[in-house]
Amino acid sequence: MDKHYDAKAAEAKWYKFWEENGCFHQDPDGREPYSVVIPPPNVTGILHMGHALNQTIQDILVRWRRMQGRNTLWLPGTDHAGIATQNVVEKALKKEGKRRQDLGREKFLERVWEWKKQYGGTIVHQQRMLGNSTDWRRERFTFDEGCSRAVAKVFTQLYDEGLVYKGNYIVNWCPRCGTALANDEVEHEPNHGHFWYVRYPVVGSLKGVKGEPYKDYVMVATTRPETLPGDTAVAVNPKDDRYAHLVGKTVVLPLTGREIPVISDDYVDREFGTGIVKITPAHDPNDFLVGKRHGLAEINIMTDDAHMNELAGEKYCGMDRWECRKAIVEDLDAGGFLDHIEDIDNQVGHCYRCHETVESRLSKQWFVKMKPLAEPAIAAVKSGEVKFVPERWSKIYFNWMENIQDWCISRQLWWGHRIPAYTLRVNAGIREEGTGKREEVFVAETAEEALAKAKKATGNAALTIADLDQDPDVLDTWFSSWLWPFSTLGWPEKTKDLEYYYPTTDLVTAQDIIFFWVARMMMAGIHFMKKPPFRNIVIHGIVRAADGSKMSKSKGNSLDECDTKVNKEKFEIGRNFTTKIWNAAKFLEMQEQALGHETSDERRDAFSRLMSSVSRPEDISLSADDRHILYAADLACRKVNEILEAYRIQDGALAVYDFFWTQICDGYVEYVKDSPNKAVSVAILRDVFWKALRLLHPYMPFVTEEVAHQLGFLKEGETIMLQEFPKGYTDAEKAAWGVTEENYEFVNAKREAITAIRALRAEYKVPPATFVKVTVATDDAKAKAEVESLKKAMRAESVEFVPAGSDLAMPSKITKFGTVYLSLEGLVDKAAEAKRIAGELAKLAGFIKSSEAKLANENFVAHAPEVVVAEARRKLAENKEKVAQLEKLAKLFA
RNA sequence: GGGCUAUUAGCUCAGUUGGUUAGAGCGCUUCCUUGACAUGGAAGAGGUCAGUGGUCCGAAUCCACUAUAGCCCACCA
Repeated sequence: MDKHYDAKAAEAKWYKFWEENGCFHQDPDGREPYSVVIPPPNVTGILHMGHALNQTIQDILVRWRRMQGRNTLWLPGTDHAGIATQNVVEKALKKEGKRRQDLGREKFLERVWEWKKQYGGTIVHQQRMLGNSTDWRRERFTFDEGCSRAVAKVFTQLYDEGLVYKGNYIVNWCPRCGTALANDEVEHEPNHGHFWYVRYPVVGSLKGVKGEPYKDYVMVATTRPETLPGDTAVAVNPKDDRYAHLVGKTVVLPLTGREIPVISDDYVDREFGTGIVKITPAHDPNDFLVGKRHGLAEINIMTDDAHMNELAGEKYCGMDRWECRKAIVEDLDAGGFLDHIEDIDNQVGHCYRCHETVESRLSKQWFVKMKPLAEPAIAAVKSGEVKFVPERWSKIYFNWMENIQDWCISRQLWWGHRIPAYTLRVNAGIREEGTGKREEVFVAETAEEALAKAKKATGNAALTIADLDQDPDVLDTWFSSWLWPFSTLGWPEKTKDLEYYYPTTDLVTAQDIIFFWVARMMMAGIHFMKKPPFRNIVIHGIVRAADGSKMSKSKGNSLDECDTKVNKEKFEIGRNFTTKIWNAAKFLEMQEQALGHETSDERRDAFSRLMSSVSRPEDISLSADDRHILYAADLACRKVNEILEAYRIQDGALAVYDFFWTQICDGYVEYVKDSPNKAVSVAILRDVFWKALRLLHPYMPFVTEEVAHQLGFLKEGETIMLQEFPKGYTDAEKAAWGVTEENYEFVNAKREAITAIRALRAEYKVPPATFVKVTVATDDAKAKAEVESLKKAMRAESVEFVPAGSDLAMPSKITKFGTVYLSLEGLVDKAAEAKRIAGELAKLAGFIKSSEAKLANENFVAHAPEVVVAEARRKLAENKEKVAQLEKLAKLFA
């Protein structure tokens, strides 16, 4: 073996080997499939801790299932990420002094594809560095041809089913990105704002003297005075007696002179503000609904980039919204309309991408009706067909699904799936701009099909594609992501992959995209495939910044700095463990060389040669320690499988770690050094080592592969990836070898005795070089047989045995093995020791008292399980014995 | 406002249906280098399991309330 492990070289070498030899790729066959689709990261992205956590969990599950013999598919890919990608390219253009409009749609898209070709591979490359065993031959992109076909079909089908519609709606509008945002793309943040109290004069009232300009007015409070020119009413609560007399009257909208009605609506909260609200239907979602109920006009006073338009009035037209706010406040004040200003803390929505303040704005958008899709998706989780792990996340899922809102799916971007909806050109004579004549929309998967529909609808056979205008908008990125589990397997074609791997088995993701992604995939899967897209939804934590807050790009805390602190520690644990594995492997190799096992066949087969013919424990000379490690290996295999079945990834890691470090290295390797039967022990060490390597492989793929080859467990061309995941020994084997729990416990007890003597040596400050006289009180013949190993491990000059229950005046510790005594040899500071013993006695007295009370309680004896009662009795007796010995010692030191 | 979750050693966290004197890693203290491994080994200190009450023979674990923190949803003009 090499002296040191070269991680860099091994990682590069083995990843290349795995990928080139198709180790990640399998084709449908007769076995049980195990399939997982990766949550596609943004193609613009770089790998962060969240990805690493998410993908590591998946890799562990996938490698484990693959070794178990399942036909495994882990499907990778990236997301085209509409806004994010477009932003990146637009920024690059800006450096050249250009805007996307300068290039035009087609040229701009070419630029984006070029960018994707050049830089989009970054994250894919990083995923390889992680060691992901994803099937790169099936890599997909949410904007590739197949996904686009799936998107067009889905949109068309939903439209035909009446589940997609176009509507006037108030949307969250990001003025910087120039697009509508879905509700969940808006982040609400606390804001220190103002409440401007504004007087709206009642029509007919007289203008008064200075300081009290109008005799009669209503006072409204607003946080957004710039929307005032868009007001079309003021509203009060119908139950509000204070203002009942005003309902039906008309007030003057300040600065405009326009007259607007006073209406009453339940939406108004009597307690909040003045109890009177200005209604601006085109610029507030609630006002929009109120306006609909009362048939109010919707006056949109802003442009796409949040400047005021001509409807805002000549003076304000062209102003930026904040500028306009200032101007309007000044004008209100000057006109005597501003009563006073109050500070207020409220919440303001920001774009999740660029962090610009979101504006509510009236526009025409495409929507998906979600309720009909949500119902079966709720049922699938309720019935247990799909399970959340941990289960509690289902509550959050239900909560959202049951209150679901229609999904705004159109985005005013260029980079994305173009909406497959077409209208006839003005010059085709069908639509007349500005006439209000109903637009006829033709939705179809392709332009040709749309044309056919148009011909049929108009009866005009002479129409050509050139007469069609495609909707300029694109679809929300999630509109392709929600099809991911089946679009990536070939849908809408009926492929073998789709038939075999769908529904996928596990979906592993963080809690923050349960709504964005998981819930929508459930809906799409059930609707289009008639089956939910996965059986288990495994939710893991999100990686948080040091202060516990969620990491996000806009907060600027997503990069390494925050992570390094936590991670450095974890990284060190991993690195130290790797070294430990490497050194243990070197030890094994040395032992084998000492035995003269030179060829790898000799080494590999030593264990089976030794053990295979054994049918009774008497046929083979295994020591208690040999049998102990075989039992521990068996236990570890069973435990790890069981733990992973329950998705307890971290616990699995601890179990393997403990098996390797504590059981193999600290325990068995120490024994093997002085084993009386080296040939046997080294063969056993090799076998448990091989089991440990395979148990470790899902967690540490590279080092286990490298060690497996350097130690000759595998021949050239083989890989640990495709070896069987260890299940433990068979019952027949354990019976034949005498591998029992009883023996396991015996060796544990022996080690406990050794630890006890070491502790006594430390307590009495016996120098390491000094050999001591040790006495063990036990009647166990097996214990006596272990005297040689005890002598060495305890650094004992001699080990003597006395009958159990013997009462010697020496420092002692009680163990399951028997009471161990350390001979003093006059090494002790009597006064200090007497003090220590007194403290010890006080502690024990407390325990004995409470134990006695417990055992005196009839209910405890009657109701507690027998083992618990027996254990309590044993502990009490043990501690009483300890007290007796300490008292004896106390006299000795007195 | 509605919902969810957390609070255990200096730090990061386990603790699987309630049952030995509550664990791990890091950090800390003491000691040990001709040893496969100092990226190591041995021993040790450190916790009234956020608080209060309740159920039970028995509570870190179940229930109620309180405090603190975090997340999600909805939002007040």
